Amino acid sequence: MQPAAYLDKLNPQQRRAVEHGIAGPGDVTGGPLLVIAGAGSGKTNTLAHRVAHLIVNGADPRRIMLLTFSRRAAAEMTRRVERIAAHVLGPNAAVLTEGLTFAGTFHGVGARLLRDYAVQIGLDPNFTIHDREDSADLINLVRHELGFSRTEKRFPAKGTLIAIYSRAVNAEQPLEEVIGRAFPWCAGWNAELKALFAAYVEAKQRQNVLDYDDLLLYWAQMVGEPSIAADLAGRFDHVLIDEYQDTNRLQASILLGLKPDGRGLTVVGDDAQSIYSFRAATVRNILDFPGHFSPRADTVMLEQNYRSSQPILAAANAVIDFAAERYAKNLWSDRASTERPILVSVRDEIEQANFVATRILENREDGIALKSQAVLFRAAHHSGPLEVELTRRNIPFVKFGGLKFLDSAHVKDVLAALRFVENPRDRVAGFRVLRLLDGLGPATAGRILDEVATSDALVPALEGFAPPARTAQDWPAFLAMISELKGKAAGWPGELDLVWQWYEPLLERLHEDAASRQADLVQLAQIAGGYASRERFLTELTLDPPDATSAEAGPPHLDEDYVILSTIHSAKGQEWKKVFVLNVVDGCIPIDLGVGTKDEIEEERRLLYVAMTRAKDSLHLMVPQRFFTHGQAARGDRHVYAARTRFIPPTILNRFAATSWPPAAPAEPGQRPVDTPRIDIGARMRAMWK
DNA sequence: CCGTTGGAAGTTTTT
DNA sequence: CTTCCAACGG
Repeated sequence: MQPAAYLDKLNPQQRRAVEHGIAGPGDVTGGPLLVIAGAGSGKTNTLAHRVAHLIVNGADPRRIMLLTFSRRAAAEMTRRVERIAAHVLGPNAAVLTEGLTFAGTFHGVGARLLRDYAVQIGLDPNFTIHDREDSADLINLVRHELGFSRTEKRFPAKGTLIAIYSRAVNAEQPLEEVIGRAFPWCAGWNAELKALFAAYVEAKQRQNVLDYDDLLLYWAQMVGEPSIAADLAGRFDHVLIDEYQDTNRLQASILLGLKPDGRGLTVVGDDAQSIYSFRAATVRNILDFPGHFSPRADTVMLEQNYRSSQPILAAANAVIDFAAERYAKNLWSDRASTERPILVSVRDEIEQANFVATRILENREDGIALKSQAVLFRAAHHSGPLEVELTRRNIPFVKFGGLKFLDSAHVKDVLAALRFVENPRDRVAGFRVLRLLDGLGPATAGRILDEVATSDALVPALEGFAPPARTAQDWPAFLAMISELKGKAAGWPGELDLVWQWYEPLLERLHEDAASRQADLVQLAQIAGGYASRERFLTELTLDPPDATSAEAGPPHLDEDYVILSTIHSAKGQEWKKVFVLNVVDGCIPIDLGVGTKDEIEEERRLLYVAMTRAKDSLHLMVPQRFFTHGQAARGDRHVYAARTRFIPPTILNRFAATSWPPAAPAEPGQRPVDTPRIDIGARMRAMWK
């Protein structure tokens, strides 16, 4: 048998990363390793090879923890590991890689471990998990209870409150520091915020709910608790983390707690692509990683880019060269091309949409599938005009990032009913369901939930409650639905049908556009079928919500071709042949809200870098001369004149080609073409009404 | 105590 | 454009 033929395809640096600490069969637990993997340098492939190589050399897959940024990334990784391992191990490989059960996101793996250890740490294993909006709703409830909604000066809104709380937890920073650095406009509320967060934590515990941050926080606490830590750390010989540049201090604490001496620990990332500081991610994690250990962790740099053509890479490098602090590396590519990235000047966002749609169709005529083309943007709403244009031209697309269909009211209603049955102490879910009933407001809902909380059986508590007169009509159906769910006779996903039958009449009463909302619920039912139980469904859906919304109702068919629209954040780790980046202007990149501090600007620069390095063959950076802002109570909707992003200063313009669109009129400057036909537009408009 | 209504303020990126 | 809040009528 060739000992490791699959390693021959790797370049020397990749090979070093794969083989680090693996001396041979049975001897696989070397010291800590940091892999700095530049954009497009075969990072996923290298990590997958490393995992496969570990398994081939005798590591037990059940004792490998593989932490990725999204479940999609975890699935892709597992698939590749299996393929590589199959070359060496044959059919046994599938069995082995199925043992790779601790592959997933930090939050997903955390949730699994917490259910395993729940009893030991005083947690009811039936806990439900709050997503960001649920957390905000709960903190809002607490805010009202404490009377902070009636303060003389306006108290921060729920979204801000949960953001402050979350940042303090994830950055492991004291509240004062968080407010001072990241939320200076909330200074002066320190005492109130402290009281509020204390009450919020108590409320979560009473209700047996965990928020995203708790999944990490409890895990970190377990790792810090000697009696559990030994058992927990002893379960894993290898811990590998992808996208390490986007982890925060709390996550780093967990890792260092699991593997204090760094043996068996591998982290992979690229400091130049750190774009999640708003989630308290800190580039210091990756910059400081080697120094946490003695001797220091070994570092391997992957600098050959296999993705982008040389001119695209040169331009991206020029942009990131201005970055203040980073691991010096110089990405290179041997994919020669004469096509530089193109700066496209257009009049406004309408023309921008026009240009992009036109080019996408031309590309498709040249044989480039829609799926090989992507349009990237800074904020989800930037793609609005383009979505209109694509729809008008019947170009199918799928959008990643921004609002998820899970955030829509009707989907949340249905999920809340399920969650209420799963965990009757969950007040956010309970409130949501109860208030759907006619004549049942916050006060009554509160009283019902109090009653439910003090009794230990949900159905008897509800049956014992006399609903107000106006609610009498809705009450029996609600009660029947809840008891049937509790009875468990329906099974999964039959339970969802029960909720659906109950909810349908309400939907029509509550929403004008019931029909289009029903489509979402059909989709929800399809998703539900993929899970084994109500608990799995609720947990997985919260931790890994489906992230695409498409123009068509229902999930896109796999064989259908569609263009990708994505926020730059959601484009992480992906690549396309043709990439268009919208609104490459100051105010969008960097976004005008993000120009506060130097660090924020640096992050916006990295965002542009990430966007540019997604492109393999061609890259268009769109520069509308003006763009539209709406809202802004003071001024109303208006156009803002924009300038090319500050991240592409004149000194590096030679890395780009430039064009404007539509092509300039042939007329002499300052002179109107003489034979322009005269058109009486006014007459046409009058004629429209005749 | 519920539900509606009108005015006012806020709007990035996501597990 | 949307969400939040206070005020009011039933």
